[in-house]
Amino acid sequence: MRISTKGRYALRLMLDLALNDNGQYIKIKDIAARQKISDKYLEQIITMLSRAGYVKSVRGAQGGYRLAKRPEQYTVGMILRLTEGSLAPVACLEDEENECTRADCCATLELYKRLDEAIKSVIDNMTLEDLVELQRQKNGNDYVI
Amino acid sequence: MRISTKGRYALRLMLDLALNDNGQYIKIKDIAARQKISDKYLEQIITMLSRAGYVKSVRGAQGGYRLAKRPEQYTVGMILRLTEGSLAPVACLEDEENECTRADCCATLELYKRLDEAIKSVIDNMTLEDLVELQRQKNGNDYVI
DNA sequence: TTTAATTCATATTGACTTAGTATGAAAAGA
DNA sequence: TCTTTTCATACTAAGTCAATATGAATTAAA
Repeated sequence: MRISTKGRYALRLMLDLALNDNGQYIKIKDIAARQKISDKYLEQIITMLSRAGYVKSVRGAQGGYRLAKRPEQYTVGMILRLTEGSLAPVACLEDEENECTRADCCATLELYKRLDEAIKSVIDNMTLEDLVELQRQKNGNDYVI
Repeated sequence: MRISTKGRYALRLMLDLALNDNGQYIKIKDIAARQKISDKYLEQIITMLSRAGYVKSVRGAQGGYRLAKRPEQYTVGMILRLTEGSLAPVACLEDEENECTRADCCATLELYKRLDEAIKSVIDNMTLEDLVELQRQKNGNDYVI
């Protein structure tokens, strides 16, 4: 039941882009330095976000990334699902093709449904803007101490 | 964010013991046959439950297992934590020794705390007895179709 | 027009986890 | 004594995680 580094780094990355947004494009190297995360690993992660249209990119010198939308337009769920894949606690809740033949008589499925709803209600009701506000309350714009 | 087979099988195992409790000790082989799970794998899992005192065992011919307590005395959380380990979505919420140095300034920690609470509120408020009742509503005492 | 900086693309790796199998000892009833 | 069962431990193949590594494509600046 862990969220992997991919999802956690993606959230920090998006949060970093939001906090440091000044109209310029931001280099992955700078984010990696601020967040103390391998820049090559962050590249892979931001590629996912870029392909999904969550960030805009410009190549070459003075290139970089910036958010494609305003922070309140991203839910945490969007970012986590993109990078982590489904967050459902069991595969049979993920989609129809994983549906279990025992679904009709499976008592534990009810438990997993409740878990799934509980998780969704958290991640789909929190936005990147909420994280930005929490961060500002804690430390101003500096993400790292 | 998946619950592994260990935790899921443990729940089905305990549910099977609860549904088939007739005062006798139940063989792991019978449970494995009903649940269509490898009996050797189930042995490993029930060993955990046994060591924790969740089930009582008797060795030798006519031996087997039975619940140590009444179904309403086990929460789903107890069973899952024992077999899966911590269900916290990030390690830094697990215990003090995993606490992160960035905790004071980490906005995402707030998200993970909310997720953790949401998960706990489901698994710590559902008992084995609740699963038994759900199962009876669905299919009578037969766990497998 | 060259050079440096940057994103984009893909392959590789070592450590770890998952989901079991395999082997056999210990205990207890028939 | 023989069979059945739990108990204990070792092993394994496949997959996942968390990166590294290598280099091509693109763009701004010198």
